[in-house]
Amino acid sequence: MKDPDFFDAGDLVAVLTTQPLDRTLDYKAPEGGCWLGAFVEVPLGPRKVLGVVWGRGRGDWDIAKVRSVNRVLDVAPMRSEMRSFLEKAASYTLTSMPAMLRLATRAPGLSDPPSMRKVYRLGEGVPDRVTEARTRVIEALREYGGLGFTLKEVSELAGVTSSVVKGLVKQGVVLEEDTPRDQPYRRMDADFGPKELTEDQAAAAEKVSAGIKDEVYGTSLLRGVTGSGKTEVYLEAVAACIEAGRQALVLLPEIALTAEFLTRVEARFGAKPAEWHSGVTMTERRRIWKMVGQGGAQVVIGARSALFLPFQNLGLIVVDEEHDTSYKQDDGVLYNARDMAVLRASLCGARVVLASATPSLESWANADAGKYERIELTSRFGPAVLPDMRAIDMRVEDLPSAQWISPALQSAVRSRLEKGEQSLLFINRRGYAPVTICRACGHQVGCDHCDARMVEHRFLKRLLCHQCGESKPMPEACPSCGVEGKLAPVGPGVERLAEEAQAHFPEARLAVLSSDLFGSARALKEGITQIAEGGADIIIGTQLVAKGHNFPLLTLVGVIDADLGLQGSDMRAAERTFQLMRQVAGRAGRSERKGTALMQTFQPDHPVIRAILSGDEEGFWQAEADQRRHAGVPPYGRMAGIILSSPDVQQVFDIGNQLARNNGPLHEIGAQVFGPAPAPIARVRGRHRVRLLVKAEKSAPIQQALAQWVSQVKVRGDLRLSVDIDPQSFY
DNA sequence: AGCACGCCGACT
DNA sequence: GTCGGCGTGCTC
Repeated sequence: MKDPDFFDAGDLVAVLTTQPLDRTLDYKAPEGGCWLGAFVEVPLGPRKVLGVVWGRGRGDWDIAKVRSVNRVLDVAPMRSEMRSFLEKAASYTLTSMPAMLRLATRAPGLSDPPSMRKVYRLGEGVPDRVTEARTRVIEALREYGGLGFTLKEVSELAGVTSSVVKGLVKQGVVLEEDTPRDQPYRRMDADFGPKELTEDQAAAAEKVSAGIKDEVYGTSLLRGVTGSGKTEVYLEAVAACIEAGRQALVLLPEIALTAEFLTRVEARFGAKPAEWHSGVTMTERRRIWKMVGQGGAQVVIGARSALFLPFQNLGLIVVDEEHDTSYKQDDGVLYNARDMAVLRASLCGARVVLASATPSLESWANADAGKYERIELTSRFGPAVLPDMRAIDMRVEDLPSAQWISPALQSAVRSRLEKGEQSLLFINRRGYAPVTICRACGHQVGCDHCDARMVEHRFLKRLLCHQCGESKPMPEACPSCGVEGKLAPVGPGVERLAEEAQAHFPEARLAVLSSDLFGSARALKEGITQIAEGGADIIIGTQLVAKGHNFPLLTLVGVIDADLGLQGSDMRAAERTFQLMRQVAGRAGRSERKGTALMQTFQPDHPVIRAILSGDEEGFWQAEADQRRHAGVPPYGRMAGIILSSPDVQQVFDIGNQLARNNGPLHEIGAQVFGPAPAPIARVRGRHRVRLLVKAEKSAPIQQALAQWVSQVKVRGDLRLSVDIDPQSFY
């Protein structure tokens, strides 16, 4: 019987291309036929484009005009589960299929034949004359040369010039061979460096590994306070994957964390995993993409986009720090990596581990509803205990203006200094001061391209826009009224806080930990290691420190402004503040010494602050959940945002209003439309942005309605429209 | 996404 | 007359 997944030469096939056409195109299968899912090169107009054989031809095109597939590419075909993953993800996020395919083919040179290189290994021949240099080459190859070396490697290893090696090749002593440039990753051994697990961890590890061998989908929400050993637990699931011959993917929210994590994985499994994020070279990207596709990579550590790699037998996806907001971002397609991980796993019988000390309310609710298995890690690994947490009531602290470290916090820092312990002062604002104001006219220096205010970075002697990255030298005179010497900083940033701390403690060694003060991920890692080893007495840090670095000497965390993030009408503000505070507080006392966390607040009675201090997490989630259920917002209702942008303000508001008036498709499913209103950042890089919000019941078919609704505006010229399903923040 | 096509204003 | 602006439409 004929294989329904194979097309003979000349058969009509439907090909999905990376070109933004909203349907597949028909082509004739090439000489030798092709498989369903095959990556192909097809002619499109005057060009050759990348495509995937998506199914049988539609047959609705003049057969005389149908062209033939140029060739089938030398890469593993796309599996059917990957095809349905892309289709489901596309219809969920309202993204075109070509855009999804582009996400799934983000590696260079896929159309090129496998790149080869010459390697050298020991042959059978005997040299005519034995010299010292020749002996060294032969010895080196005999000892290490099993897989073969490049010419450069051999000559360096033996300490000879390449001509010595070439001479040996001529005599057949050394063999010169062509091998593909993209080599498999080193095999990992599940039993290489096992960690001793506590009883708690062992039980969790067993649950988290369940189903991996049997290819059964399941999601676990792995909750554990900082230092409880979440990583050890999910590495056991990775081990189960390696053992079962399946592949594992670990997603991390921050590239800065991968270096530290890679070393841990290597210590556990004896080899470095593949590393996928925006910082890796093009060559490495291609190697990973191809190796993942043919099973030459067992474990991938990566950023969100690694979800779209062509895994052949994916058994596990770990989403570390699953609450992190950077999992939802726009990189061509707006998707939430946490949700897509669950979708992908459910299609290929893989396990998902969502790990966090402070889960997102969405995941908490899913676990509460029984959709996810809930795993708690309570006991801490080692002797460390949770920090002692207290509020500093800023209403009663006597603090001069332009100072932010209260006397109570100062004395706590001083006592750590005397004992030789570290303190961390946390403030979630980069730069010197968030606002620069003119004392003569009251003008606030803003960005020319956005509606954001410029932030002074004294270290760089410049003003920076945190929105678009625009920067300019610190002006002498006010750009509005021209008066000189009247520009003044308002409010604190890390740099200013460091200045204040240095004034209070002139003898202390200070370290400022802010993402913009390190040139590279490596520099950042080195900086962090040095600090962790005791290279500083006081650490001043932004959000960066809340992301899982270990500082054994740290015993005090001071949160400068615990109220930041509580204000505003962002419904996730409370949740985010709660998570951040718990994370930062978790920094203190990770090793033997007991830690203290002090939070400066003007609202010590606010429910969020109280929940953090009392440690009643369950109470906090329950209260938040009730509030959201009542308001009918996620995760108990559905929301979507529409962002219209254009250099023309009038145009965006006109189109926005037109959409708001003609809301028929949404009205039919009982959804409400709000707006148009200026988007949270109303202008970015000279483009005006307007937002509409749609709110519907949980069960409403919101995607179809949105697609129909949005299709009434013709997106042309400078106008852009994007749909954001499940927006992270809304006003 | 590219790229050709074509319809209108400014110039040699 | 003709060059070139970019809005519109097509690609199997």
